[in-house]
Amino acid sequence: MVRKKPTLVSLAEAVGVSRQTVSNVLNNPERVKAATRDRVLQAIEESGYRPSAAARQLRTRRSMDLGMRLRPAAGGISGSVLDRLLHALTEAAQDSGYRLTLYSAGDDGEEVARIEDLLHAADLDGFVLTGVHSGDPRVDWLQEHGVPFACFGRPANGPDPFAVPYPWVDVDGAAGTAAATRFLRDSGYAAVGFVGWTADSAPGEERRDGWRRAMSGYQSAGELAELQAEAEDTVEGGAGAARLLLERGAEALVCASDALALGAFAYLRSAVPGRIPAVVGFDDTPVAEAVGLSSLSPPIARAARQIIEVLSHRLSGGPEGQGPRRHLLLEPSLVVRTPRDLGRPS
Amino acid sequence: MVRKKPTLVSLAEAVGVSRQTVSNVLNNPERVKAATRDRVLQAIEESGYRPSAAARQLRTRRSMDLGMRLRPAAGGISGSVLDRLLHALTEAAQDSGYRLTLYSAGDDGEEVARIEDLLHAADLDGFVLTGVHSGDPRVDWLQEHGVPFACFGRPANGPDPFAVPYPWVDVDGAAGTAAATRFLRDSGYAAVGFVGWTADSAPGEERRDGWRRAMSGYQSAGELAELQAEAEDTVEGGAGAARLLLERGAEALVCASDALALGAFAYLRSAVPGRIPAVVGFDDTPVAEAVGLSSLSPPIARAARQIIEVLSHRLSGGPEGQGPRRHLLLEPSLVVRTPRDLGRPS
DNA sequence: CACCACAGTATGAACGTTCAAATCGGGTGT
DNA sequence: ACACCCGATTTGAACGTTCATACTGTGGTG
Repeated sequence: MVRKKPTLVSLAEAVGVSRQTVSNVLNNPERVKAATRDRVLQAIEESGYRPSAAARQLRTRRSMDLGMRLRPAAGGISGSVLDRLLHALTEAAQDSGYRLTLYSAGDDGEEVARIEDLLHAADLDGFVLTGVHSGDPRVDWLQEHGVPFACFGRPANGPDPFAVPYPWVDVDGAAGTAAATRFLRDSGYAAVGFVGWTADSAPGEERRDGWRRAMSGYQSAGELAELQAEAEDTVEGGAGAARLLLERGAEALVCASDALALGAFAYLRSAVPGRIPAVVGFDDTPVAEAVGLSSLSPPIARAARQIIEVLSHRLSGGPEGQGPRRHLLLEPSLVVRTPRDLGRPS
Repeated sequence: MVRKKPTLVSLAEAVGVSRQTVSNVLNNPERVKAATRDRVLQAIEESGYRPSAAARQLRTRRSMDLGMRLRPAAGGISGSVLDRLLHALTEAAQDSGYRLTLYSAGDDGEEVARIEDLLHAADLDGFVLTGVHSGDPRVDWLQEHGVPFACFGRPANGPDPFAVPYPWVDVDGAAGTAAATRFLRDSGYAAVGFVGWTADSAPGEERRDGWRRAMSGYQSAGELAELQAEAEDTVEGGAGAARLLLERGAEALVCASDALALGAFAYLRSAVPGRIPAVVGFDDTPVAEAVGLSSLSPPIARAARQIIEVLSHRLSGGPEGQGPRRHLLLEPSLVVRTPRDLGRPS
């Protein structure tokens, strides 16, 4: 039974040194003589002492705490990517001695207000931003106020993402779809089609480009135009697009999302009873795993580690020039699955 | 441009009162005269003052911060329930002035260590526990040390959950499956079957019981035994069970999870081409929405609010007798969907 | 032998808040 | 007129840490 929380002072007089020496053992071990250090360390061990984050924070104005907004209703089939990022970030942050604090906000403006709050009240050290777009008020505010942050996702709709001064990590959609396309071709399908989104988004365009590039050596531009379709990001959208592309001669499909892929998959299964549909989705959501759908898995854990590394380097005042790369594009890996056999009518 | 962070003292001399008066305006408004209060409030407004959480925490030993473990890889199709809880908790906590801090841990023992850490170092005020079972080391430790906590999910495998002294909120699985069963019967299906899990878990048993109870008036015990099947919690498991139950005469199915339901759904669709399968899943995961599968939606937002309420009441030293209920069982709501038409072979 | 450099350790002050107790002005009751 | 009380406000101290500085003693140097 612990009687009282030990503090620097109580520890110090127990060992017979001053509080500053104990503090140094923790923060600047090289300054203290080895013998003293060992005695102090042992006392720390025995007493189960933990430095008070509040006191430390009050003095240093640093909280070792990072903030991240939790998007309202991640919703849909693909929202889970952000949830997975959250998991990975929690672990990565913890490993680096940081904690992760969540907040919610309705829109970007609200988020700025919330960030300002947390910065003033809780001294958060940095922030992780998602869904950054060009002209984003959050980026402007954070830059202007010199607050460290890192983004998951390149800034969309702007000029060259590699030119921006702030750090980001992103998934290379083009590399993903290109890899999937090559895989399908290597598996013997000559006419690989692509199912994309109607709404033109940066990730969407990019994913299409990857497919187009991988196919361009084998098909004419005209043929390629025939081999792609656009649909809303739903299961039935995918099914509709699959029907269209099947009529046009597509033998296998790369899709911009798992939702589309699921629809395409289900349609092909019923349309071509004999054969196992060759479909690849994107994001490797739980559904893909459940159904046995091949998909492109974004390296979330790696991305999270990078984000923490960048922030951590910046926060510990690392040299400007060195440190982890400011802009990192990660290739998703293709997860190949054999579709589950759901049985046939008896 | 803000020159310097305002503090109690700087504000106080700006207004011409003492720091304690400003503090009282914030914490005990009734102690200060209305006129003074207004002047202070205005100054606070203008300066954008925010009390320093660190200083407050140092003095009061309260952080207004709640902890929750993020399960390693929620994985599978149903992991999302905890993610949704996290979202809802973040909002509920924020509304009550609390913040949410995440941590990860490999197992319950590790979590205890982590909790001890956070308690000593960061003065977390309370914790949200998930997946509590009888003889849970976390519960023992927290109770012994008088740390406030609330559980999502009843303690499983123990005696009467309503007898435990600590608070929990849970989803009434039986009520859910019973409602789904009644709905299917009211829709004209006489023989409603049930697909459960092989592994016997408390929630699994409960969900089965709800179905059994709802059916018991219409079928003999023997017939009921024929109308249920057990399978692993996968899509193909659901498909296999559906085939079995279809042979035995089931006309509609209530399933213990969305994964099972998805399998059953897919099987029935291909086995009985003409008709739209009547299947209900559980947990209303994103897949269910994507595919257009009816499912039982757990009232996550309500649960989150309850958890925060209970903790908040306990933390603000509310009267022991009163306050929100310690044990709350919430009924899921049935979300009825019309399955998407994925098209037929042309 | 006096002086200086230096490693190692100790001391005072400050971070911004709240608790506990003290102070200040008016009324009121006798 | 005096003691008394009460609402409103102020003052001193403390929470546990780190920064900046001051203090030791030891050994080398002129």
